[in-house]
Amino acid sequence: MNNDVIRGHLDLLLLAVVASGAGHGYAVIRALRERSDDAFDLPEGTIYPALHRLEQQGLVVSSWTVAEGRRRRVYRLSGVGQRALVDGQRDWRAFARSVDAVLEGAR
Amino acid sequence: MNNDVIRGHLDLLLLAVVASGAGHGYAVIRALRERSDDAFDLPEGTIYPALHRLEQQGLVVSSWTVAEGRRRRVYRLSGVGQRALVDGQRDWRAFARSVDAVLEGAR
DNA sequence: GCGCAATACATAGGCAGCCTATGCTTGCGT
DNA sequence: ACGCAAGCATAGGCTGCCTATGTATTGCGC
Repeated sequence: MNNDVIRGHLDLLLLAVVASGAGHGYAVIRALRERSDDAFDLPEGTIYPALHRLEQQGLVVSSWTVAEGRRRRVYRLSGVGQRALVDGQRDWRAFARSVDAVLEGAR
Repeated sequence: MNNDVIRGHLDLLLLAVVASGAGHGYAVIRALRERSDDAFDLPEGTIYPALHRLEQQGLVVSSWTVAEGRRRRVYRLSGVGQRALVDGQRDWRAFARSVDAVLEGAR
């Protein structure tokens, strides 16, 4: 089902996942898939650049770690990112309400 | 607030508005703005190409009319468009539920 | 009478962002 | 040995929304 309906909402989803301690990129992909009940099964080519974008914007910070012999780039929310998450959740609710309002008129 | 969060959802919104008898393009813009309480205030350069896309896909059909001295291209849903609207509403609900599920884990 | 805003349509061009494809390394199971 | 999952990364393309611009008509204010 995932096409580009997610466009513009991905950053918020990533912030939410990182906020609850998902850590590194691959885990973010898994968490996103599991929490959405397989609705958001996003490829690495989507997630990694998105995380880099978030870091460039200062919403997340990353550091290298090694776990189970594998290097991992672990992300966590910055203060700015926390605020962005709260704002994003508010904006999402407003957006969803607006869409619902338009759709309701249809039937 | 309108950025590209609407990306991928615009077609559904247009189908919904046309379904409830909005008619021509300019009226669609107004209806969208009013029903969403000013959240969706989209420029003509967004709406007209979108309506043309929908027509090319066979979801709407158009015809020229003249009202109040002005020419108007009036749109109405096709049978395929009706089904697309129903499907789109279902998909939207699933999408919104998925986003909510991911966001809930965050707090 | 004139200018300006709103109504109404249309299209070209730009840009952002998600996806596809590809490549690399390491660890584990068989 | 071999394959596959885990893990990271980037280049390139495509799609679709927005900006800017153009046309024409009606109606209002001055």
